[in-house]
Amino acid sequence: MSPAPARTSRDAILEAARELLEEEGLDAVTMAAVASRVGVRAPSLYKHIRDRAELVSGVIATAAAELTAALEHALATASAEPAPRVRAIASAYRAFAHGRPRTAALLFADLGPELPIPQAELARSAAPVLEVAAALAGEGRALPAARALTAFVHGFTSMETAGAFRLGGGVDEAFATGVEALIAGLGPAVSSHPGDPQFARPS
Amino acid sequence: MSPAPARTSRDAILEAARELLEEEGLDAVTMAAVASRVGVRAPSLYKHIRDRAELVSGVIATAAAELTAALEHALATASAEPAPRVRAIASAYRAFAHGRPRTAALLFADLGPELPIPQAELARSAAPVLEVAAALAGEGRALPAARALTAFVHGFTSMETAGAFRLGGGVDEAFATGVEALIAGLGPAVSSHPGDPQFARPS
DNA sequence: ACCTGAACACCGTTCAAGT
DNA sequence: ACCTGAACACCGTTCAAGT
Repeated sequence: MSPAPARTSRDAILEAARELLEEEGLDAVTMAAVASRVGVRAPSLYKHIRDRAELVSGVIATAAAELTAALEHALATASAEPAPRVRAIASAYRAFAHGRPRTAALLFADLGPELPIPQAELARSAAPVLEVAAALAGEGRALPAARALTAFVHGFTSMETAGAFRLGGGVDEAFATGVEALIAGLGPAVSSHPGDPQFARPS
Repeated sequence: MSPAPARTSRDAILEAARELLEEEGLDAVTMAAVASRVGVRAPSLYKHIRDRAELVSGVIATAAAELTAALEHALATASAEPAPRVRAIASAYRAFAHGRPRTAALLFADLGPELPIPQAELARSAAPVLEVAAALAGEGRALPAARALTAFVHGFTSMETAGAFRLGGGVDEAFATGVEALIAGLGPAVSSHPGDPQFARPS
């Protein structure tokens, strides 16, 4: 009996936006298209979200939270040695990216001055990566090792989504090659080569 | 005395679009803003380019050609051993990305169904990477090694542009860590670990 | 308290009319 | 042969009016 009960919700709106993003790309995520999916008109969306930038940003933040859960789950079911844990987290990220390719590609994208990436959520996703990186490379080198791992996995899956691997050959093999090379090269057993520009630099 | 000599050109239009992209982001690359930069009205642009998608695509293709030249130049002035050549090409890509961060981020981006990445130009950029990858990992493993290197360097610079590295610490150090790990891990001297899912698979 | 149609500024694109 | 204003469909956003 209140004047007008909500006919939709912020969560429903974010979910509709995510579906449109995956099905047709970011340009298809218009206010009218999202509104239509949730059964209202475009102006009604502004009772639940500030503007389109906040809508897209919310989709990315939600995805980052889901990614964090997926990475943590992968680690919870992995063995205790560093190398299998790195493989587990890399595979979990790639599986996540395959399930939501366009959303995943936006996780670290520069979408213009009006759309900063959601720092807080991504920082939480970084935690499990830092954990395996510390186990692999040692606490003192955890941060650069985590950054290298994240850069490779994000770069690889982005390129995969963009359709960049067209020279034939096995894409799975290329992913494994990169992951194994990083495991071998970041691990403390394989030391730096002569003339290596790396220095001990605690975070 | 011809009816109407061209007051602008496709090259000038692409250059104006590139400047706008770098200065204000992709959303600022409107037909009116580009036209204003080259001194005409928006409808005139359609005498030189098909539509906005082809305009953005042309900016990316031009950048890919410049990237190819930068990578080839870096290799031409690098020493003959594989490791310094990998460092040279990785540094050259990163320097290119620093000079044109937003353009570089689009090189492997999924910009929607209407905007495919320019395959031909990017294939030429891949050639020098394949060359150093073959020198490092051997001809038989050149393709996956090149993909791993490209994924890392592209992923790292994209994250850098997006402002993803906010946990402190040295970003240069993280880049060097990844490059050196890949050199060590992809090189034939450091063999695969036990249980490694890599197989000999010629391209 | 939320939803809506109408309105506004803006955007990509087309086209007839100019030169 | 290229450039232009006018026009169209579309988009994000605001707001007064409904319930």
